[in-house]
Amino acid sequence: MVWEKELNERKRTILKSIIDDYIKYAQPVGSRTIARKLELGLGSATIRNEMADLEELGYITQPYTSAGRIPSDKGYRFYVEHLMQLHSLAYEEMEKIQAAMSEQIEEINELIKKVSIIISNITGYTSFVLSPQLKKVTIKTIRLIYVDEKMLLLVVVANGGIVKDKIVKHQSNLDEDTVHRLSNFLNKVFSGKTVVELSEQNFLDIQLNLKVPKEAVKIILEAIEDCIRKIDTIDVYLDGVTNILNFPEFSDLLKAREILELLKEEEVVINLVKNPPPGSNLDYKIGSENELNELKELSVITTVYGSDGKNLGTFGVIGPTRMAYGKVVSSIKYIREVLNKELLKILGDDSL
Amino acid sequence: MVWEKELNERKRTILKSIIDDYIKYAQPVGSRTIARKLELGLGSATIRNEMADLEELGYITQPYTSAGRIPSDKGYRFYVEHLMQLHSLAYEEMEKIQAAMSEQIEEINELIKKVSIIISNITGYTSFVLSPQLKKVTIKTIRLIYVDEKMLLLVVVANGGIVKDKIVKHQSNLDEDTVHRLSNFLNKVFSGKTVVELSEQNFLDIQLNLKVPKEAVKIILEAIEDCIRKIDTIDVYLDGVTNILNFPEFSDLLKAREILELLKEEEVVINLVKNPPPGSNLDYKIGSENELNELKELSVITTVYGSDGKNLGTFGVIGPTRMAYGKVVSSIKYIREVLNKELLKILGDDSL
DNA sequence: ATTAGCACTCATTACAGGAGAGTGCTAACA
DNA sequence: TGTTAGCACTCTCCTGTAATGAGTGCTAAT
Repeated sequence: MVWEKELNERKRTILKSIIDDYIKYAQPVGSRTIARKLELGLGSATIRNEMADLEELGYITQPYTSAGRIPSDKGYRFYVEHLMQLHSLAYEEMEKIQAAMSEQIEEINELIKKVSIIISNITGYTSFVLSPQLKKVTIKTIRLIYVDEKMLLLVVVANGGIVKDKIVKHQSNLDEDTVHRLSNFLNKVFSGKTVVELSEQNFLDIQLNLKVPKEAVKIILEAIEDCIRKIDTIDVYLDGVTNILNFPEFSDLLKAREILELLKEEEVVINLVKNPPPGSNLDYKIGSENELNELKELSVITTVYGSDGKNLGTFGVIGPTRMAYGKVVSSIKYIREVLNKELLKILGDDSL
Repeated sequence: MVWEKELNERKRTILKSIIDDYIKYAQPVGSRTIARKLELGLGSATIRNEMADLEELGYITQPYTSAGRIPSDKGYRFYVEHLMQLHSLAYEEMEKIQAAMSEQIEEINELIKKVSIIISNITGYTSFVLSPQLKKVTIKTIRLIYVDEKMLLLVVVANGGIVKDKIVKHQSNLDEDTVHRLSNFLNKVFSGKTVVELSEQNFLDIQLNLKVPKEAVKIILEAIEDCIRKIDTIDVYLDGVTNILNFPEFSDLLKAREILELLKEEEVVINLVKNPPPGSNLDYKIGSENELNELKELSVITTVYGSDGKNLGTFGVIGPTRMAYGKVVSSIKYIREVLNKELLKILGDDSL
């Protein structure tokens, strides 16, 4: 670890104390408070001098002359990188997480949804989970099911147990047998394929080999494409959005509403997570480090999940910059651990 | 229409004027305002006398001595039943509705989702749409698809183009051929059936006829049951929840948060709609008429949708009691009309 | 290097007074 | 009898002022 020359041990202790206090009470914290709390045998005046230094260095600010200090974004950054303490979760919390995630582990998206609920539950902030985006969608099975003569059901099963289906309506009066043959053919052609190439070749093959009307083939291929696109799409699960309203920094209704509106957009959430710095698997975006103006007073903590080192997706927490970083990080780490184990159970060695 | 003896024409006019004004400005309205606005050649003192009567009758109240009047829930009820004017929608609004709902009409749930968005968009309040709850689920097709020797995909297609699928994991190492036979058998047994009876008989039949291990049969039947339950479950689509934050009556953050939390619960929304009075297809729950305490300051307008008189589901609007009832009702009526037409297109004569 | 002491700053609170909106009542009027 | 002008009264809201108090920065003493 690089020793930050500009902050000696005492300044660090004081900075940590200020931030801890501010996280807890959301009130500017003054020199007396710190002096009393730290029990270093230092008077408030000394602390005041140190605080003046910390302010000059940009770690804390004063909302107005002669108020206490509040941490700046730079202060928070230093805090998460050098100062914060991780507390291990309470036994009941671990229990809760385990319990919630191990029941009914059938579908991967169910699990992910649960994760988002449990995170917001444990942390009290807003949580988000992005479903796996498969680097390469491999089709395991593709099937057409005859419903009636103008309607088919297309089912695509991809790796990772992901299933998408789609009703296909057509005008070609296909009979049950034709559909069956078509289904087998498509399955043979596409299964195991990584990137689906809807080449003219395939197109013609189908028509020639199976004597299926052009119209139907076109619609079916489009449907397949559509399903694959859906499989490839990242799903966003949010929970605890209204928790934002709990924090005094968002008592401004308009501001709060703006944020809530914004978080509804899946794109926004997906973009929150972009450009994770390499090296660490935990990413912090603190206040002004966020790109969107509306989010400059929020912090986002993100991590990646996935069994044995494979990056499947991301999840994290959104809260005020004055977030209980220590608590959140410990929770995230623990939940990630459990999630990864569960995923391994569901997916097995199914390479994604 | 029953002529309410207790309110003569003039009182009605005044009441309507008060409510219209209050809906617009959310401010207690005084006698002078009304006198000026109505242009009946009446002085404010006369209006004052009438207002005193209206207050005594319970249609309006005073927030405090010598403030203007605000409508009571009873006032609003009289308003929606006798006074409010329906304005026909602006041409652009009708365009917008048509456009939004006629593109991409493949899946019924897609359509419903769009409806909820368009309602909140047009009205500026919170909208909800409940998906059809089928009185009787008829299975059109049931199919098992072989994925690998420990995994099947169950697909159930019900009437109304509703599809549910479920990955079924088992330990019985079924081969592709067995699955295929099983699939055909199940399809024969179940398709067309209204209520699926998972009788012992069926259970034994399958085992005897197809020599499939007991374990697998049990799991598969459970999965079928599960799919049918899912088909039968009402989906709730909400949109524009944060619109609630726009109204001054919910500037109290705690109250607002409470409501937002509440609306997240699907059950709550489903219960909003219970007990629609027979006769009309438009149902109003105004303020205190709602059962839940947290919703006593909200009004809920609900209607049913469904092609040719068949009640498929409900949708509606949630807003402050001071809702623009006229505007909302006209919007709801128009949207219902369009929705019903679209549903007819999608469902055809498929009897639900 | 530390700190006690002190003057100073600024948000917050409380309080008082005035303006304004609106009422209820009464007496006069058509 | 219904309507209305006039007036006293009520209550909120706004404004200004003063007091409070938390906290600072600086200086001089330790």
